[in-house]
Amino acid sequence: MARIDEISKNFRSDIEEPRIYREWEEAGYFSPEPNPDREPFTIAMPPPNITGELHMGHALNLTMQDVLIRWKRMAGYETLWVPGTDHASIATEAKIVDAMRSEGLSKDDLGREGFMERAWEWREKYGRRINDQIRSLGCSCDWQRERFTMDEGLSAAVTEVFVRLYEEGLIYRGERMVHWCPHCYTSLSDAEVEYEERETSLWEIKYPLTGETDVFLTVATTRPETMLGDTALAVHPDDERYRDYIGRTVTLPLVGREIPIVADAMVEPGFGTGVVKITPAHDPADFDVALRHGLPLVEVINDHGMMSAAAGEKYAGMTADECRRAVVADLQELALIPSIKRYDHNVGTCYRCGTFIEPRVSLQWFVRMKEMAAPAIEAALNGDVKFFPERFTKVYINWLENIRDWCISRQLWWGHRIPAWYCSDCDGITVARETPARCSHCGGTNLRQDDDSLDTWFSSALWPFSILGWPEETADYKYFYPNSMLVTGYDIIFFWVARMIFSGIHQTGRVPFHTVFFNGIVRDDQGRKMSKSLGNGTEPMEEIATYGCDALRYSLIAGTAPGNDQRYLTYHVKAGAAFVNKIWNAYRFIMMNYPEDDSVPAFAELNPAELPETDRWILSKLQQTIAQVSADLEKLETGMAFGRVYSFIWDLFCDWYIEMAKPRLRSTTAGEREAVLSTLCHVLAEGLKLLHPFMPFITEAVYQGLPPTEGSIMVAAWPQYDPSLPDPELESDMEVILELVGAVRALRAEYKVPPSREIGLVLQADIAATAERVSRNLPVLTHLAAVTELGFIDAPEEAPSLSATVVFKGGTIYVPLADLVDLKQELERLSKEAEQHAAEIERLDRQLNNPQFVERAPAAVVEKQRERRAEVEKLLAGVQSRLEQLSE
RNA sequence: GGGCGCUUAGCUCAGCUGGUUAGAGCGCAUGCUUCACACGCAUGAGGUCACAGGUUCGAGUCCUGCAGUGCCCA
Repeated sequence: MARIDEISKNFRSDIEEPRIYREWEEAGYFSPEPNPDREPFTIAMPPPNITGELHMGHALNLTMQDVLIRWKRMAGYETLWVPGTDHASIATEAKIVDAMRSEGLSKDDLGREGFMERAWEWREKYGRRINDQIRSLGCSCDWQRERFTMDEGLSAAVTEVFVRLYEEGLIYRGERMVHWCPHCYTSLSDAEVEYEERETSLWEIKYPLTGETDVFLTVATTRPETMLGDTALAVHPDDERYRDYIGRTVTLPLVGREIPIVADAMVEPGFGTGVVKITPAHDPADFDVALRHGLPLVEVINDHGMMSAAAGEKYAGMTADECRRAVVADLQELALIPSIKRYDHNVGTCYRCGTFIEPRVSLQWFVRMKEMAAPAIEAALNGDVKFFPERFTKVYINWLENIRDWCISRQLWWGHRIPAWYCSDCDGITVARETPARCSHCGGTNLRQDDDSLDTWFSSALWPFSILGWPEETADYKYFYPNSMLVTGYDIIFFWVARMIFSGIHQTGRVPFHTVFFNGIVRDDQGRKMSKSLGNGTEPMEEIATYGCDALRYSLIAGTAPGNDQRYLTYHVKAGAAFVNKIWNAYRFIMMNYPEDDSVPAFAELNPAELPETDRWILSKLQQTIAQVSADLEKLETGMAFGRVYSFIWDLFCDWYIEMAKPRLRSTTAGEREAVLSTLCHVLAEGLKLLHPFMPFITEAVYQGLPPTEGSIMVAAWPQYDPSLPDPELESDMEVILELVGAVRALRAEYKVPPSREIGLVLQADIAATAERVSRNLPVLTHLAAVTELGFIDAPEEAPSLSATVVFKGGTIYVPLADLVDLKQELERLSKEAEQHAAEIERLDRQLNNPQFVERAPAAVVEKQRERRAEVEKLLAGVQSRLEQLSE
């Protein structure tokens, strides 16, 4: 029994978790090999940005993936989980520029090359940090296949796709209206704009009709400063009020330009005055109107968000905001602003920096979307890609159905540079995989590469296959593609999920993954989204340092449903830590009792049929648990699967089985002690296997410490449900013992009998087998309920006169407590019980006397209610007879 | 304006295809230093499952409506 000296009283997660992780990684358990004899199971990790640290959302997302990967690995799949990081062009460049600014440096000071050098240094530093954090979370991903979106291979994939799409006519360069972030100084895609409700004003401006005095058309606008760039007014063609003005012109106030009045169906006659100003260079809808009517573009706001020369001498150089005030003041001076109203409207902001988006016409690269969206929609409709929870399918389809061309060029340096070269001799564009020596049009050599880089999401859209070596037909690609599953947050359906699906289908001819499993958002304790600016986030790394990784994972899995948002609450992590402690101490307990010699038989050598019924009971429960946990995992019901293991280990194994086993551990009968130890070890080891995907570290630590186990639990075989092992009849028989213990404990509480006081029990069993069973399990009763003496009677009349009585499933027990039981109290207690039974019988009768129920409900349900009625009837009869007896 | 969630014990949440006497964790009450664990054990209190209709032999679970609340899209 010396082993216990080596086992500390608590599990030291801070020391043990990193040690165990190192062992796994060094043993190579994370790295699969293509193996035709096994089925692959592949997940591509959503690559975290290299901008900073992992937040709680990452912790949840990574935990879910690890649960699935570990389970599949144990279940015999060749599992590959590819980790990696994303270069996050806008976000990272902004961070680097910020860091440079604190040194007084700008991008131009360093130049493109110097800047890229710095950026790569950043990637090294933060990439490594992120990886360490992923390790702290226990993730069993294959570090040998780690990828970064700007790796050579992945960059080659990006170029390949760009060139192919260009050659197919699906990528084009054109002058279009784009979202422009004046702060990040780049164009953005539609998905990268977030709309916020803002309180602003609605200004009405009067435009004098040319050639008339005192005839005006009045427009309503939220952006008066853009009037400097107006090139038309528009009215609805059917609007009687303005029909006569169509085709005439107004003179633009402050500018003096004569602009036409056009008719366009896009105008809502009911909004404002029914006349709208058209500023094609600064509004997407106006741009379309201008295209339809051949109107000129006047760009009055430049790419820094400042007024340009075209705005006129007076306003040029102002910020848009300053200009707004100036224009309004000037118009008021001319009495051209009849009203200003309060108004709420949606303004677009940059998803990275929050700056107001400036809609702007500029020359950018686009992906034509219609053609690629169609098969991606089809894949979701026909089930090639399935979403869990299913409701997100609609969100996905709806987005793709309304998609517009994707602006992919960014005015940034950090990213994949666009593989397009411009010829200064013929103005031709050469798009190529390698730097071209000559222009593909005129053969000239004066080529200059496009300065811009590609949207980060253009490269992450290729992630599921680019990480496997595509476009090369590598062994990994052939074996592991398509991925089995994608696990990610529902908040990036548009950015990422949809783009991966259409890119995968277009480039590889197959969907990139078969299942998309969405996880929710982790919120703070008040249900608010965690954010840096609010400072309400909880750092996963700090939680791990305090409570351990397993405890953190517990808090993210226990009691949650897939796809639902959840709150992060400290007491959940504490509950996780308590569970770890519980397991550790169950293990300590076994080891305290474990002999140093080899006298404990291997579990396989025991004959299950000869084991005591307590052992067969827990083995039967174990089988049930195996079946349920496996079924829940198949359905991706991770929270439920976890709940079942949890309750098996804590409630059934620790609270019941270990306690029931204790008497036998003190047995002096040859072999009894050893046999029960063998079962204890076996059941715990099996339970640990079921728990391992959720809480990898404590399970590994204990598994390795248990004498009969060998090797690492993470490569142990997932427990197989054996339909021959569960024994429902035995479980039901054992209920008698559990119920009896419970009844005695409750009586003790009721009558304030100290748990330590030993009591006797008189049993009147319904059948002889029950009496035998109780008798056989007297040591268990003694240990669990301090019952030291058992008497048996055949009829109620023989019952001890003054005693507490419990009628239970197997019969009636009498606890003679002459000094403690008060007759009146006992009568009250029994009457209350009788009432409850009677009420239930009434309820059951109502149901069973209903011919419709008996006729239409499934036979099994009816039978069940009948049995229940008979049982309650018996209980009631027992209680009533005792009541009568005591009343005499 | 359109779409999607959520509303179940004091708090945070489970409850998957309708069939229990509605569960868990935390909290609460009472008792227990029982030789694994007080990060523990035992016993117990606490819910007309937001509301109103409907379908059904039977509804927390399905349908319709309504209220509150949150998110997404326009």
